[in-house]
This record gives sequence, structure tokens and C-alpha cells, in this order.
Amino acid sequence: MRIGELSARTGVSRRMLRYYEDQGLLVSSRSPSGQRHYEDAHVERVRLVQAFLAAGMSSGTIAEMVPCMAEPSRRGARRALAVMDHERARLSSAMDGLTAARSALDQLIEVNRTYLAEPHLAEPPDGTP
Amino acid sequence: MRIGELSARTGVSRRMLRYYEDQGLLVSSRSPSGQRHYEDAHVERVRLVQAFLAAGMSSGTIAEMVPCMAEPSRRGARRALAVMDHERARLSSAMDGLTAARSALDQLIEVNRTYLAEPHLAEPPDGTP
DNA sequence: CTTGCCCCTGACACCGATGTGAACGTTTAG
DNA sequence: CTAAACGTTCACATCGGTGTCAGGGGCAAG
Repeated sequence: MRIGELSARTGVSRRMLRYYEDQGLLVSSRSPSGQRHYEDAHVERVRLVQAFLAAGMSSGTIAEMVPCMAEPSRRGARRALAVMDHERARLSSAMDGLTAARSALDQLIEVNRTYLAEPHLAEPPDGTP
Repeated sequence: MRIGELSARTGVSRRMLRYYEDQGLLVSSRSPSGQRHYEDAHVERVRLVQAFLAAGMSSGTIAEMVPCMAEPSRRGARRALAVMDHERARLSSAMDGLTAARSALDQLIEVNRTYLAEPHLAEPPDGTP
């Protein structure tokens, strides 16, 4: 398929697909005239890239793992594995961070909700400038 | 304490502390001469802000919750609570995203590690440009 | 009083990263 | 042939973060 269809299937704009390729996050085969061609597998590949990006991985980091997504262990696999291990640890600690942030937020929410529920304050409208 | 000490205690530069205040992430009381003065509680407040920023909250979002950090439920508490609920959901789904990304990464790691462990490939040096 | 250290505001510039718009030329498909 | 789809490229925007410089004040020890 060409870029338009991949875009339609993934919901990612043509613009971004080219941008991803630019950053080395996606690889396409080109027709003689230069048009990008993709296979079905690329649909999932795009989703994977998006998941990784959403997880806060940098483009560069993902780019280093790309060879391993295409086919298992070509040149650079060792390096990629190192990156992946490192990144796995990063993800784990990011999860810890999120958990901590959410706990703090929960606490903040509870304190304030409790306080707001108390009867002793006479400012129910809350629109007092 | 003044800004220098807060900076020393939190590891956040004076520059950034002023910047945070600029963005509405931090509130200071001022001496008659305009110098910022903080209490011990602000040390933790700074850490909280950093945790929230690290959790991917925008400055604007955090700014809206700030009144609730200082003292429970002043004006704007209702709005802040709405923001907090919304943000809590965002954090939760971000955690889901991280979990999914990590799973995908684990799979990628395993496939490649397995492949790399196979005996049939004769490219151990891996340094072939 | 002077010296030295800390602080204030405001501005200008710059970074790296992600993401977009738009212009303009080429290729493909009906 | 024409229109839709594609290609490249340049510029711009946002966001968080930083360095730095200028010009002014606060405050305590010597």
C-alpha cells in the first residue's frame, strides 16, 4: 500500500508518517519513482512506534530499536538489545513516577474534597472574585 | 528561607524556582523589599511540582491545582477538583500506556534475545559496517 | 561607610524535541 | 488529460528549560 492508505488505516497523518521515516522510526520501500510502499505489517509497526512515543521514548531511542522490529536480530541487534534493556528500566521507573504522582494527586483530591464537604464554610457559590 | 536556600534544599536552580513562580507553579510570600520567602513546606511543594511535571502534566494544569496545595479549598477549589479528577484519569491511562509499551518491549526483547542465542547464525562479531 | 553576598525584574537568546502548514513539482489512476 | 495522491523542502509553532546580562536594591560584618 502507499502512504495514503497507511495513513487511513492507522489514523496517522501522511505528514507524520513521512516525519517518522525522517526520524528513522519507520522504513519504507520505494517505487522507482520514489513513492513509499508499505505492507500490512507496517500498520502494526506504526502502532508500536506510537505506543513507544506515547511512553515517552525519544525518537532516537526508538530508531535504534527499529532494526529489531523489522526482523529479529540483524546487524545492530546487540546494541539494540542493550538499548531495549535500558529503556525497559526507564519505563519501569517512569511507571513508579506516575504511581507516585497519582498517589500524591489522590491525597490532594481527598483533602480538598473532604474540606469542601465540611459544613462550616459558607461559600457554596464559589464564584466570588 | 530565601530562594537560595530553597534552591540548595531542592536542587532546583534559583532560575527555575523563579520560572516556576512565573508559570504559577509556586507561590512565595514577599518581604517588604520584594525578596521571596519560603517555609519548610515549600521544599516538599517543589518536589510535588517536579513530580507532576515529570508525570507529564502541563504547567497550566499544575497552576490550576496550586491553590489546593497551599491550603485546602480556597476559591477555585471546585474548578481545581475538576482538573484534578481529569488529570487523575490522564495519569491512569498514561500508566496503562506504559504498561502496554513495556509489554510490547518485553516481547521484542525476548524474540530478539532468543534469536541471538540461536546457534545457526555466524555473525558473532556484530561490528560489520 | 564600604565591601561582599544575596536578591529583584525584565529581557534576549538559545536549546532540543515534537509537531504542522504550505508551497511547488512529480507520479499515478480513472 | 485531469485530478488525486505523492514527493521534497522550508519555515514556523509550542513547550519546558537555561544562560546571561543589565540595572537596581537588601542586609550584615568589618
